[in-house]
Amino acid sequence: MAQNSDFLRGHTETIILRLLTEKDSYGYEISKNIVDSGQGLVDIKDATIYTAFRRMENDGLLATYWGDGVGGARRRYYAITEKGRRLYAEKKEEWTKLKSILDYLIIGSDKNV
Amino acid sequence: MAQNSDFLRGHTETIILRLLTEKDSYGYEISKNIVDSGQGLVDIKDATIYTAFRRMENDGLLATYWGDGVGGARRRYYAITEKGRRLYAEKKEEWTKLKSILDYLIIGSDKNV
DNA sequence: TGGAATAGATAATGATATTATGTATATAAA
DNA sequence: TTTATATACATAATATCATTATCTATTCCA
Repeated sequence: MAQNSDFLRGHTETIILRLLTEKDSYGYEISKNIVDSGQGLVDIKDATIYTAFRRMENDGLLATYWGDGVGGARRRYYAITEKGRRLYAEKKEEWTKLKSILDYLIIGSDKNV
Repeated sequence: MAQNSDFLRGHTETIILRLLTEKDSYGYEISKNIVDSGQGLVDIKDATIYTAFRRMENDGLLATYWGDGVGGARRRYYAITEKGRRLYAEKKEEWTKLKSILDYLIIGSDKNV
């Protein structure tokens, strides 16, 4: 198992949503994007992205359309929906709150972060 | 299902370890402790604590002994081991790193945290 | 022609948090 | 004395979601 798989739980969708707020994208690109930003600590697998996509599409967070396959196989593009944007805003809020609580619970009283 | 169960994934053990670095404790107390600090956002269930205890004891992170049951049933106390302390130190480090990466991935370029 | 990079898909597996339920003790209220 | 409540531990069953392992397909380049 990858090192920090559990830490990503519940954040995967939020991260995908955020990337899609900037522009429509497709699985492979998003996967690379995350790994590149992850500095070796965060490493979401392709398969995880695709299963997340399907889940999120079923939930109405994403809309999809086929694009062209420039330099490779066909691309399935994903766009964030209004519902997706609202959820992203909520999750973003939640993260900032949760972060301070976890800071307290994990680091403790000596807040020399 | 509870709201933020996924956010806690991978942090539960770290939180328990941290509380045990301060003093030996038992399931019920730890459970209450976490919920009280959780501000309604973090809510680790009793059963989660107990299953984590057993896992961590098997991993040699905790040692256990029976205490007295003052005002209730008997208490099983847990103490953190050296191995547990080392793991806690690692996890604490990991959290601070992960936090900044997730900040970038979730909040994005507009770092108005 | 064959390998590498790109791109998508899914079944099976695994880890862990939750739900549901059960046991047991002590104290205070009725 | 019965009952409710708080304390305390335990575990089987379930759910969720990330990973592993595979598979298919296309394009470019050597």
